[in-house]
Amino acid sequence: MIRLLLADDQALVRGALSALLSLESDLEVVAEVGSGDAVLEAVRQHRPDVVLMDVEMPGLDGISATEQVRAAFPGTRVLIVTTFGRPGFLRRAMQAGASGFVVKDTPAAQLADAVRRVHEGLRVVDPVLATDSLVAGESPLTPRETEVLRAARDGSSVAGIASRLFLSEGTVRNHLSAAIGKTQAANRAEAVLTAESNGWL
Amino acid sequence: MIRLLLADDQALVRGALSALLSLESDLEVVAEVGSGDAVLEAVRQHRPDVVLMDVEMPGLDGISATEQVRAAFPGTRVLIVTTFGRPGFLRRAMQAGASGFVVKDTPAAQLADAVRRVHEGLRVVDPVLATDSLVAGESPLTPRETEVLRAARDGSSVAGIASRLFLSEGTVRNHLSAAIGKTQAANRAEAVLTAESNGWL
DNA sequence: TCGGCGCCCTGACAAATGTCATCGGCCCTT
DNA sequence: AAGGGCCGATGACATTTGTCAGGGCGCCGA
Repeated sequence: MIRLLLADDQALVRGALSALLSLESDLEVVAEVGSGDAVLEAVRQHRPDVVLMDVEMPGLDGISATEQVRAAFPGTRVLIVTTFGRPGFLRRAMQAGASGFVVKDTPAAQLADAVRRVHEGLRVVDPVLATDSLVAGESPLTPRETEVLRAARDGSSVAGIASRLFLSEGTVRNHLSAAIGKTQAANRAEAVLTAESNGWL
Repeated sequence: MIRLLLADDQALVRGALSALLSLESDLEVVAEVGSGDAVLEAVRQHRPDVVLMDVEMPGLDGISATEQVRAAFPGTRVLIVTTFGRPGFLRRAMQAGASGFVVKDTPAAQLADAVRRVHEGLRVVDPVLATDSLVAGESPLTPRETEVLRAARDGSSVAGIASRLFLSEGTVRNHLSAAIGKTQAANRAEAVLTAESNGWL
């Protein structure tokens, strides 16, 4: 029996995945959690073999939760199951110690197999996404640029970003300008969009 | 037996929901589709009692697909199952003839009940969302303002929007200014965000 | 028929944004 | 020790954006 932990913020999806995987005779869902913060504790309690982890979750995100799990329980494998095929997500997930990465529009029949492969110690990666990741490459943004761009996501003005980050307005404009250049965007909004779609934020 | 059609672009979620609902002895998933365009034809072929419809789908969106179905097969009920609890979505869904509206973070156990209620002709609406919808109200934007704001989503400049919509730059700026005022935003980007989160785009 | 509203346009203005050159400080690698 | 990258800052500049006051057109309901 392969013991599974499901981490996904959408209760309906969580329950549905549980139903789907429980159909397999060699799989057993031993716990479900709805936030990244709860993952580590659940792993401690239930000792699953494989964690199915969503990336976008309230509290701790799936990548960070993966790091936690891998640090505390190296024997536990993590299979990322996410909506968005952001190239940067894949890269960061693998660096965080994930064993597999599956997007939510893969056929349902393949999920159980992915779980089994991961459990055997193999790596499972969406081939399309893997090439995308190579094309998009690593984030060209410096940490500070990333931070400023992230702060610009909600449509804040330069002044707002500056005060939130305790920076001068000029500095914020410089970082934004650099980010715009590196993302080959024409303005802040475009830069945010392309950075986001590459998983750089 | 209640016959079901699932419409959701994410194959994994579709399959998982199918597994979940098939556990109920009185429910039967007779077909699945992954795009809005395919819904009507699938209804014609399989004559389901209830359609579980996602809102965000490639091609035709769930709301429009709901309209189509209701127009062609008035006896078929539609239950919207969506990720985002945008107030505007609820309003438009009900106007399009949906019988119910459920967000994906409701407990899995309630889904089957929602399906049964809808099948009986009752309306099923998330109570939290219903009040939100009342608070947010209908979109204050005129059709043209909506269109311009929608065109601004990708970070285009005024010039870009103007040329795409065959308008003068001044007109675009005026529409944007009006939209910014009505959404009580400080900014084009903010206006886009609040309009989006209210389901006005 | 008149007023109101949406739509499109113009022109003008203030404010915000994006770019560039330049500086100093820090840390790291060579 | 020297260069290079990142960070923070300044000042100046052109461009874009947002606002406001107008004007004209067409449609619709009172």
